[in-house]
Amino acid sequence: MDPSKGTIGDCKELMLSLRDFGDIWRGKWKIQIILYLSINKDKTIYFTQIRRDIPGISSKMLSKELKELEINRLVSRIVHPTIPVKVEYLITAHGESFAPVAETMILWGLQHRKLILGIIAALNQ
Amino acid sequence: MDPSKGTIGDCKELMLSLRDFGDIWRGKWKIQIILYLSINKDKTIYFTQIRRDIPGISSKMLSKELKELEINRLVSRIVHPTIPVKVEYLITAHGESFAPVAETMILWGLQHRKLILGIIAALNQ
DNA sequence: CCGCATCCGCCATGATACTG
DNA sequence: CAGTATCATGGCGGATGCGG
Repeated sequence: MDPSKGTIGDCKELMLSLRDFGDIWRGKWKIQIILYLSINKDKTIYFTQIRRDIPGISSKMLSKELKELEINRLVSRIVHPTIPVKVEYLITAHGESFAPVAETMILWGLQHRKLILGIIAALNQ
Repeated sequence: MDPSKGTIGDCKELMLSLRDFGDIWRGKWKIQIILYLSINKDKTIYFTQIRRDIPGISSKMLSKELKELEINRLVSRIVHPTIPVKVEYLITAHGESFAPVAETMILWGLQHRKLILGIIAALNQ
């Protein structure tokens, strides 16, 4: 975190990493999905179950997001050849490594909410 | 992190926090801007300087993002009545509280990059 | 220098319906 | 059940130009 080089605004490396991070996790759904699978990693979770438990997500989005998460080795898929077919989704070890990051986000979000609500309360009084 | 309630997929609270978090930080730029101001908090930073140091951002976007960050009390503005006017941007204490979150993101991003590059290398050999 | 206005393309997301 | 196909749309974000 030290801009040791001469000019202002070096630390491009950090900015680039952040950009990479953003590219992977952009969009409304992926982080919620990973958190969900992370929390329920001891259960057997099928496609429709996820869709039911993440309010507002459509089949299309869920399918797309899961595909991208799989490409990034964050979840894995197991097809059960029953009739009709069922597809199980699991979080990978690598996917689980994201849980602490999500936790940091959540804690910050709560703290932020408290601060903003405090400001609003002060304004209204 | 424990789904103690009966059904699968409780922990709605966590998901909601995550959604709030996403709403605040949506888009390509805000996190980069906060990190930039956080790193350079000991320097005097004007609008144009930020635009120069965050590659690719336009005036419009920078202006819009800064406004939203200001509303959320993450940055503050000081207008210097010179001719022409200069506007200084500072990170707030609350804004600084985001630095650890950004750091977590960066570290995870680096680890992820390594893992993916490893997989690609294995495939090509 | 700072930032707003305008125009515009494109992509993410949503709604709905449909297959194996 | 697990998606895919199609269409619609709103907002993100880029380009350019203007005004204080």
